[in-house]
Amino acid sequence: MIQISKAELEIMKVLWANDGLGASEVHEALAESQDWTSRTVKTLLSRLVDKGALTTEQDGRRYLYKTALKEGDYKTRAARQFIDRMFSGRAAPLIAHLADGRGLTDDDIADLEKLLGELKK
Amino acid sequence: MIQISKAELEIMKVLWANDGLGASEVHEALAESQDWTSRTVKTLLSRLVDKGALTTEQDGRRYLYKTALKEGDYKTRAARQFIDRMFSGRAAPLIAHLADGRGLTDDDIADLEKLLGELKK
DNA sequence: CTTTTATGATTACGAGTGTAGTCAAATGGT
DNA sequence: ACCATTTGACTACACTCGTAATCATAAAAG
Repeated sequence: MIQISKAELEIMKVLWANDGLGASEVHEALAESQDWTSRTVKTLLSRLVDKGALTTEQDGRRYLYKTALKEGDYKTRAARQFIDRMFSGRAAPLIAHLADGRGLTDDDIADLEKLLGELKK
Repeated sequence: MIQISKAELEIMKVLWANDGLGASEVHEALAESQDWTSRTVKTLLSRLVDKGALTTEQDGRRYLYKTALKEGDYKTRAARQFIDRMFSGRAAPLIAHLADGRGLTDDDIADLEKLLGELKK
């Protein structure tokens, strides 16, 4: 079960959006959201390769990083883990909590309704 | 923003269910689910007091531990944080992911429907 | 009263994380 | 041909976490 830390997740997001970048391109993609040096980005990339979340492909002098862990798989697993830990595995209490904290917009509620309509089919 | 680790959360759960216990009672309450020594439990309790999630109240030679951080507040915040980090703040994609991974039972779907009905009012 | 036990305080220690520095090889500009 | 830059490999270091051990003290038990 590959565990991905908060900082590592930011790297994964970049590569899920645009797979097969070099280290400096990843760094650049994060320039606005994260104030990391290129070394930090490279450390995180290496750790993700070690963990098996990324693979590398030689491209001349550098590597291209490609996602081995797929976004949907990871997010589904993470959501499940979170709900198990926090809400004993039930999704409804989670939504109820969000609603309480005004964490649900009208748009969210509309989206959820639509989704439930499809799920019932 | 009080951060609570996985092991610490188990302690909080015990005290949310039954506030104001002594260290050995917390240890006992966890005996079945966690294979921790009483020292480990006491370390976790101390850390939670340091973080401000618990307060202590002298009871003779020992402390009674009481929750300062309320369950609903914490869970609402944790849910919000998780969804922000993972799903850019939208709840619907989270539910969609759970559905994909067959993480939603029919009961869950029924619960959600009921909840949405109430939210729309 | 003395020995055991429960309790809180303090300390420990390895793994994981955030954040980077150093080093060496390869490449590109001049 | 040489120097600056890029890149990956290796190393660093403080902080959190999981998991506990040690120590001092107070209380309970004999």
